[in-house]
Amino acid sequence: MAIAGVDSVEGALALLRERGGRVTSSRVLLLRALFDSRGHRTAEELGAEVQARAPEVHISTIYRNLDDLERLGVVVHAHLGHGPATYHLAAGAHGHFVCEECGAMVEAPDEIFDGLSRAAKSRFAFAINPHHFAVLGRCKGCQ
Amino acid sequence: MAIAGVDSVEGALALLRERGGRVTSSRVLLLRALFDSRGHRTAEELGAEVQARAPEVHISTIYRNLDDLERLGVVVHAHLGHGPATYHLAAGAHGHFVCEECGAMVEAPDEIFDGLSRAAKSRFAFAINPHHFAVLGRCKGCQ
DNA sequence: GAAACTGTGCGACCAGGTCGCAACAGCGTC
DNA sequence: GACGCTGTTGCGACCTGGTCGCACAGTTTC
Repeated sequence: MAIAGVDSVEGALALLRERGGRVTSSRVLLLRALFDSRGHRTAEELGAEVQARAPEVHISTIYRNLDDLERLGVVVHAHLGHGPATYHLAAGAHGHFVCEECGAMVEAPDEIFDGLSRAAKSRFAFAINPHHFAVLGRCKGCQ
Repeated sequence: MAIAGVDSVEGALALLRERGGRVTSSRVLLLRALFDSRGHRTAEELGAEVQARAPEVHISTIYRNLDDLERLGVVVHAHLGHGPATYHLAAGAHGHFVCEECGAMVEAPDEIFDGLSRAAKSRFAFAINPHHFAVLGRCKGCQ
């Protein structure tokens, strides 16, 4: 978890420049896509959004930029199931409950993990980060 | 979660036969590998163990048999990180804490998730199954 | 505007896993 | 013990999600 809390395209670009990175059009478009709708999207989906405006941007560039942004602490990725990873802004990091039946996803506020966090700490000296992998289960409708 | 608690190669074979399946040598060898050392192993590792005794068994057969055994409730698979899935006996299902730094894994008894389970239930009517994806974090040594 | 260096498009490649198909092998029956 | 039904297997092709090396292009600095 690096510097969290970058909350605008401009902020992310400033951070990028500060670290010796360059502001390129593919990065600007990717950041706009990320800040535009603050949901969970796969690299493929973000790539499609970028390519709608700049078709020459290659999917491998998307992956590389997402990695860079993750290293800067601007975005994080999470695994919500067996498919591709999803990316979202690090500023609003949270846990995920995903229904194994229907795939429905619930965003879980951090404090719901407080008890588990304390138990893991005291019993195994383990500091959990509950954001990365979703917790599977059954949603209301599928039980 | 199907019929859990099959606790021997013979029990698994009986269940298999009962469901119209056949007892083949690749299945016997796979089950022996699974019951032999009750750890977490990838399909690749289990395949290697089976192939040590029967080199003609193809890795796709291992995948298919693992799927079948999972459907019967004999084994479950879990994702402990970004690599391949790991399989273990359903009878001893449990959660996992995995260190993002060094990869160390701690098996977590189910009751450590009780608080989270209750909170997810009351706030989102969501019934968690904490076995499938590991909870990431930092182990004692890596904090 | 040229030098210096970072980022990009592209295609090849990789890991992990799935699938279609023809041949094979369990298992019940005779 | 042979027969036949049908589930299972070996094999290779294929798929998805992602990474990498390379030559060229773009950004930033001076």
